[in-house]
Amino acid sequence: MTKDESGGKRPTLKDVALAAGVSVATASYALNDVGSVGGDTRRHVLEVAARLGYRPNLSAKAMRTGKTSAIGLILPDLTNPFFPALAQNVVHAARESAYSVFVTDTQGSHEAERAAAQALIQRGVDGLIWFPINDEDTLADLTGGLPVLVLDRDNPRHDLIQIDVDSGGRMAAERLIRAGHRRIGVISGPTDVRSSRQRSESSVEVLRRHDALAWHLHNAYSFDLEPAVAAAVADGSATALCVGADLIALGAINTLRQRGLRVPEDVSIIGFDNIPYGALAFPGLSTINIPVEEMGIEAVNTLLRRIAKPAESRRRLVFDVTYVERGTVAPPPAP
Amino acid sequence: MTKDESGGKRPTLKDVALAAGVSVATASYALNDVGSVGGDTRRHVLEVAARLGYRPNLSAKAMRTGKTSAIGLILPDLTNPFFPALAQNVVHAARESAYSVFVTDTQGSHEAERAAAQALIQRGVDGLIWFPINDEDTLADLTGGLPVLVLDRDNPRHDLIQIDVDSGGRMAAERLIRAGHRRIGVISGPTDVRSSRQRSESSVEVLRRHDALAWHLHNAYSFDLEPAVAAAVADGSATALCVGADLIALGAINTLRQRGLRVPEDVSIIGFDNIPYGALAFPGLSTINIPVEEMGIEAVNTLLRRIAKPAESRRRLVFDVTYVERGTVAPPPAP
DNA sequence: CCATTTTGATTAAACGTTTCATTTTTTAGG
DNA sequence: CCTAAAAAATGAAACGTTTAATCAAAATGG
Repeated sequence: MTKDESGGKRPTLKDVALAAGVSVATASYALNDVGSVGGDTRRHVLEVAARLGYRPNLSAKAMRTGKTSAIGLILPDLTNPFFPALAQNVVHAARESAYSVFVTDTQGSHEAERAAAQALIQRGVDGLIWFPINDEDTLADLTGGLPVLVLDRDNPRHDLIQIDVDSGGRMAAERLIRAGHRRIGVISGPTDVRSSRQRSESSVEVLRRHDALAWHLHNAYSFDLEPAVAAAVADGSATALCVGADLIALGAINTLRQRGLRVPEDVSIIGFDNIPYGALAFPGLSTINIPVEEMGIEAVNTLLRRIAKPAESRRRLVFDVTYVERGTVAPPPAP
Repeated sequence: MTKDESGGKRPTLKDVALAAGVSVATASYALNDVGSVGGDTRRHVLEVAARLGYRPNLSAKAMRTGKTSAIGLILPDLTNPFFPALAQNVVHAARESAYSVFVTDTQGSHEAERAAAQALIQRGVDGLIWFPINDEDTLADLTGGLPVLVLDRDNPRHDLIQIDVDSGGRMAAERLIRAGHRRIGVISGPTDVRSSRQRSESSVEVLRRHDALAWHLHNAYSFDLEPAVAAAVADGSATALCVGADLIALGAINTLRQRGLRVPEDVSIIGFDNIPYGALAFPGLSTINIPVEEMGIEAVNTLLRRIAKPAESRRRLVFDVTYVERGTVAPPPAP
């Protein structure tokens, strides 16, 4: 009457076949719903398998078929609050299709990134969802023919999921202009990332056109501002900031507050990413929202599709961003 | 001269053996550094393997040995900022030992938790690091004899890594008393989690002893306060809050600000967890720090040790917490 | 009712390792 | 030198699947 009829060990396909009085082959066929097996036997095998609590050994299956139904997710930095939401949705979407996800965090090191990819490939993952730390195309030679979906970066050989950063950068700049600002500073992420450059470039372009660009600086994706950036932020040279990442924007707010400046009364700020912290800050950070949930889901969908049909032509998905107004934008202070 | 000598396919152990002029058995022994193989042959095999770029097929190895050198990490909610740091350290520590990590996020659903565990077990993970959503012991019957390390929860059968929550709860309460508060509210997490109950109970005990307990309420682990909690927080019945989780504490700060109350001038707050947001809030959230990095590392260490020696006696590690003073504690406002 | 096709079930090989049992070679001892 | 023991190398089985190649039985058609 217990679920476990044999002596403690996990039942194997052979056990099922034996118990059902049938060959291993038919058992396999029945369980996988392929080949020609009679309706009665099929039902019987299924029933027996269920009774024994049979679960196929995925290692064995993997060796035979070459498919592990596992994918790898390579992220630059899990502690950057942008990524957990992505990871969460990837994991869930994958589970819907009975895939499991190896997650790695490369700490922004190319070294670690290479190692992670190697390890996952050796593990035999069926595909990779990869958010590279920058555009450097170290991937292609590693991955061989393995299906890879690249997130947010540019890459000539793989499926891509990107966001319409140009439009985001423009929205932010225009909103600040519309609020009346004429001395606007731009902080963007590292220069070796194209999507990061683009975010700021489109902002800069708009600001130039309105002759409203105070300065343009770069900062790592982090709360901590580099000294030069912190100085520029707080020296009054700009009445508004157009920042390429919420993380940096929150850092900027912090710096401003520490120097006794108020947001948004003295300085307005718009971020980018819409990380959860932003909503919680006081006042809430106005920012550009990236539909990270959908991106995660769509990432696994396109990856799985590619795994199924390796020959299909390359896909590139671009997601729209939206401006979300909260509390960090106001007119410039009266001079 | 290229790395790939054969026709595109990944080289197998047989290929290595062939190229080295030796049997597969010796090749295997040489590469795994076991059995008795001559120094010269060993070196030669290694050299050939390197030249061919041989990587063992882990699925095959897994099937033969029953070990996958993969572990599973089961977390309640990746978007709770407490967990990414943990996950990061688990992943890294695992990689040090050539283990990969399947990450799952159970969204606080027992259903999903069960499913995740099942899936991972079927995958043949060598062990599980499990942060259960509450104390309910649904695990044991699922996991069978599989090595499991339980985080922060109580569990009679598995290795445990916990934190000294009592002392944390006490520290927080005492700090507020010392600041002069006599009407202190306590907000703790869900009641079905022992560690959560404990956090608050030890606070409550201290406060009772000083006759300084205003009220004691519960809230989900989330930024959003339930109406009753929000009301209590803002109705002036307490001049200080002792909160069982930073997430909730930040939510409380938010609520207070929206009602026009200042932190810490009107209300002091101490959180618990030391999530990254806390440092960034303004003023910085005073809180109880949990050494989450060490916990992550120690979790994989103890798990791997258990995997190696299943019979060793059960281990229970308790980590100390520390109070970190930032800006949310001040004397109560003059009446 | 026999020849043919269709359906249902089976046998056995294969996937890439590890490892036991065995054989071959070398070394040591007398 | 011969024998015994130790060291090095090998053949083959096994792990749990899938699947191609067969085979047997049942259904079909003339």
